[in-house]
Amino acid sequence: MLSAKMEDYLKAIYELQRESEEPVATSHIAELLDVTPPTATSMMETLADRGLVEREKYKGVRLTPEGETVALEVVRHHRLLETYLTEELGYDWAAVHDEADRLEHHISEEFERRVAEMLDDPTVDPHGDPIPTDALDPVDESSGTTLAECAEGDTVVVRRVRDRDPDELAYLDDAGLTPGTELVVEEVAPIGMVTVALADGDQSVSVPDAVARTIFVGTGEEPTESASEPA
Amino acid sequence: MLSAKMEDYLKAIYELQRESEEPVATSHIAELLDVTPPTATSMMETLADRGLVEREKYKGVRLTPEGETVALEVVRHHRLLETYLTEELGYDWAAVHDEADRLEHHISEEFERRVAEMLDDPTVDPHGDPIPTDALDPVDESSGTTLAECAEGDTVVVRRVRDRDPDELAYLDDAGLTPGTELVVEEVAPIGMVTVALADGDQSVSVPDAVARTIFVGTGEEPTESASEPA
DNA sequence: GACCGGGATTAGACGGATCTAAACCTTAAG
DNA sequence: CTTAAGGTTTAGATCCGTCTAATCCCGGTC
Repeated sequence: MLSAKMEDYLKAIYELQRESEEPVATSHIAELLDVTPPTATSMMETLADRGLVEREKYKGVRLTPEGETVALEVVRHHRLLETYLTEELGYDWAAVHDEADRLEHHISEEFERRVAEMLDDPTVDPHGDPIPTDALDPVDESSGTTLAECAEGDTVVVRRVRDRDPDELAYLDDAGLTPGTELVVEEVAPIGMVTVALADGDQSVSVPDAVARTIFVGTGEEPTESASEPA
Repeated sequence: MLSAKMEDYLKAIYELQRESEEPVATSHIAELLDVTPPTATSMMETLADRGLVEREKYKGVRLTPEGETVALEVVRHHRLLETYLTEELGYDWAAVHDEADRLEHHISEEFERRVAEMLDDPTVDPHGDPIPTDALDPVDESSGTTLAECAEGDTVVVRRVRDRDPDELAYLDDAGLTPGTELVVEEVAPIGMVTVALADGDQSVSVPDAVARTIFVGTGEEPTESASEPA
């Protein structure tokens, strides 16, 4: 049986290996999970022994198909929980992450099923992250362009917010920069700041590049499904 | 910080020390938690060191007030979760126990608060067990008489079902022997069997003494609050 | 008042997850 | 080609929760 810790490591690798084909560095895993590198190394040995990751010493690891399936299951739990907590229990958009991080390891298949059913099989969570299907098919985690790449005058829709800092999320929520929001890029300042105007508000909001890089945007089509607007 | 395991032990002691003033035997704790006696002994040392139990070697343990508070918190989580799973997620009356047993250790205070609020601060869970208040005041866990003590002709109301076996619970649920049900004792057979007629049904049901001893009953007054009828 | 049976505890070990300190690759710079 | 830097792994230790085997206490029996 897989421990909650192992699931955490697999999820971390999943998060880190997106986009690039490169092996994931031990130190990045260690940093993400807030453990020391030797700890991560030893866990990588364990996971490799179990066939959940492919490991090349001194290089890093990649999830095997089995490892990816486990990661997808955990990610499905996490994103379903985030959606559930937001929609049914009235959690703040910004506050769901920690709760989901703990519960994701402890819910049964039945719980997962009932929650999914109650939410009508959502495909996206409140942050705009795609929710893996019940079949755990690989998910396209690439999200196109970010707000940091936009030019002045662009009109875009927020698709996904990958920031995880609760305070920053609370600020963005308050400002209205949540998935589904349409906005116009007003200014791209050379000091590393982007200012946008909300299409359905009269406010304009400025965000530093670091945050703008976590906000993925698209054009009009393909609206964010399910996941109704957070309080 | 307290581990989930420690919480399990404290809850087990809580369950075992009800009624009697006697210290709780190591072997009983071990049996309830399905570990060997030495394991329980060593955990009792740990808990005693932390001031959560009072221990007398070769005699057993009792919860200290601090230990009882922790136990009550866990019990509150457990019973709130059972109620929530039944009422909001459509779980079967019989199936909630295992899920609650895992989740009880991993929900935040905020989760507890929101669930309690959503359920309108229930005072009893679906099995008729009292839910400790938010203030964690000691709870009266004594439940009066059981069906096994009734005489033929008695008319009683089911108050609480302390059976925990999912199959048995499912059967009782199906038969209608759930908290709130009014019934008449038809026969007390000398072979260790009680037969009752459901007041609002046309069926009569027989249960062996072992099960009858887990079904607590009362007379008309003081109806089971909250916890609407399970599906 | 000695003995015996049964439950309780001690002794010793193990696997999981973590740490620090030391040794080790890899790589890029000189 | 040599070497220094930086990340990676090995070595060795700790703590938790658990086990088995052996020893120990307690209460009742003769």
